[in-house]
Amino acid sequence: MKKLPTIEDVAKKAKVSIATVSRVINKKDKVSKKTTARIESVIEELDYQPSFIARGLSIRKTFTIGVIMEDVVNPFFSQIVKGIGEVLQNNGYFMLLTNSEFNSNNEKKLTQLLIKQNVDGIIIAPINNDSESLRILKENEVLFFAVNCRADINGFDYISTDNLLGGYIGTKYLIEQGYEKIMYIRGTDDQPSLDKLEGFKKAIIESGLKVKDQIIIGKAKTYDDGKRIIENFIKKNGIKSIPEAIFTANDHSALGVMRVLNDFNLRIPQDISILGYDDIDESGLMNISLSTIRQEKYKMGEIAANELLMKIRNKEENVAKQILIKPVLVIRNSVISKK
Amino acid sequence: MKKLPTIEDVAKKAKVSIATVSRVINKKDKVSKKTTARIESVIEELDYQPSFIARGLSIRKTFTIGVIMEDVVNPFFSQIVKGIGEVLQNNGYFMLLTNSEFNSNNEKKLTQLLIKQNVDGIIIAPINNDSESLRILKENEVLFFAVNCRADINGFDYISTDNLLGGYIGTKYLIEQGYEKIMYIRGTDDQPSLDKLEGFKKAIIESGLKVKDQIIIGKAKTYDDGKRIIENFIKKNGIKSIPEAIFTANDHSALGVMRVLNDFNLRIPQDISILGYDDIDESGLMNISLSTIRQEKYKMGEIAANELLMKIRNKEENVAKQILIKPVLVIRNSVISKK
DNA sequence: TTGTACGCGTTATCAA
DNA sequence: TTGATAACGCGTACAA
Repeated sequence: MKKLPTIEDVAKKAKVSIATVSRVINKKDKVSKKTTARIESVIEELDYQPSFIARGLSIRKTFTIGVIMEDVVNPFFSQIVKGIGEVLQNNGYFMLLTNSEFNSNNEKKLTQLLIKQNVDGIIIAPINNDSESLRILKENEVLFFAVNCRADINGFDYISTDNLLGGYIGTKYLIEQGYEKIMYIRGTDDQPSLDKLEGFKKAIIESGLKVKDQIIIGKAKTYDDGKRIIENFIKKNGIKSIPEAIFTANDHSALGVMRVLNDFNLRIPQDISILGYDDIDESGLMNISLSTIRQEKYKMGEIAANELLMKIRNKEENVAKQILIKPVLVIRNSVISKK
Repeated sequence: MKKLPTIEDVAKKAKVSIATVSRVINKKDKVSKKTTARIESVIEELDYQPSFIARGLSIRKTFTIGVIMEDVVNPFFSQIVKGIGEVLQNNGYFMLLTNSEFNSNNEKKLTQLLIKQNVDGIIIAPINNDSESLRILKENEVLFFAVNCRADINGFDYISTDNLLGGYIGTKYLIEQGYEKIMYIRGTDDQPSLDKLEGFKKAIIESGLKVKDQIIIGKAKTYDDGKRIIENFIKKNGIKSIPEAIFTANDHSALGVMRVLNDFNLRIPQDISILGYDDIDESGLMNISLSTIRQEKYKMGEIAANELLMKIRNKEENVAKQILIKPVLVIRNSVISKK
């Protein structure tokens, strides 16, 4: 690795002090036009680039934001990452991307590492609401913003889809299509999943149906989870005990379920209607495209990054900013009206 | 942001010099058990974490690797990123992830920024072989490793799929199934795409067929590209002029093509066989699952990261390491034998 | 075994 | 308008 020219090299060559060089770089104090020109030409000549980390040490800012995601490959999260990355890049910030792999221990270690790394702020998709990472961030007074996480109690900033509403409108939609018995394939125990389930129940009750008449199984997060869970259900209860409508807590599991149903020669939506959640890109691709509840993933990333940068810039201690985005029902062709 | 305790705080509280504290942290020189214990307890007590950037300035290492990808959301790249990220994380390195968005100008700026940021090395998926970024990296003697890029001439280290072979075996396979007229939907002008096309031509010629009898169109990179290109072709030449076999340079376009064929009531594979390239997760999901050429994306990321770390650690100037991974034909059910 | 003091590359404060 | 020089937080020769 070649040693990069330093501010001192520039200063020597331009026959000025490093202070003066620093001034022309930061365009703050006045430097005579003559010397400015001379210094600038030397900078050009040496292809001098000020070192960010040296500057960081001096002004206590690294222009780096740590990002902790649960799984980058998952399109849901990678869309969020893209939104974050674009905003940061456009604002001259770096993104230090890390992966918690849905593991709380990793998550904790990563937040500590990022703090050691002196990031200017952190965007985190927390595994759960009472995650220790969140506590550490609060304790160290690190500026952070949470994504895909709703926790009004703790009073930290977050952005998330209104998943209670999402679960609700999805279920309502199925009921309106004439279904009275629905299989709900639930997600894990994180707040978004719990909210969706809550929304499901709310819609059921509100429509005069009974929760106990519905089939709630899970917990599914991936394509394989979806496959496994529905396969087990069929093995245990027989293919006929699957109701005519299935609502899953995420598109990935829905795709897995569809695959199994297809193998059993059940047609979608003629035999069984299926509704997903998330609206990942893949849901709309195939011949049977998945109706689903859309989450604004990219937008969540964008907003999280923008809000965090605002916090960093205006140091004012403002009240907690808690943002819920309304989900939207996307009707494709995996659900058919029963009426 | 709370001010974190420094090594000096620890030193004062433990009534030793900062040098001694530094020693127990880095476990190098000998420190008496007594003082070691005392210092460690103070560290614990203050929850002291050495600042990476201060250390970085001192030892000229940031334990940070810059990564320049073309598009993080694209599953092909996000798998690579995951491979890279995991290796780096396990080795105590950070990943500074950036997105060139297939734009050479961005790419150039990003490499300069990463250099300014004093990264210890860079992993780049270059947009093309004679990219200026590559020149800059060479010039500044930055340690780097390229992914998804083959360029024997310039003599830099890279890992890529042997795409010439991939294009070849895919085409061979279709020919073996009895197809003599194949539509090849090509990728862009980057080296991988050119190699695939070369492989396609090689197989055609080797089989006694003629390249001019085949239909080569493109350039496709995305799902929408695939849709658009096949739609335009149909509009221009009529649906009947589509040959019975299509080979696409990537799975995304294949999915787009499949979607259009489906809308025209053409069945896959009964009416038209289709072969993809990449083997992204989505290809195997649906009822008609895509036969394809597999690229080891995750593995490429892993290897690139490992090799780069080796270069960083053993400073020896070793010869260029140029790695080609053999692609594998994955047979699912989108191609049918004509015989 | 421990401490002093310098260097890493900047910014910022004060004098000149 | 410019220049010394002290931070910033850490590692490390060298001295003690």
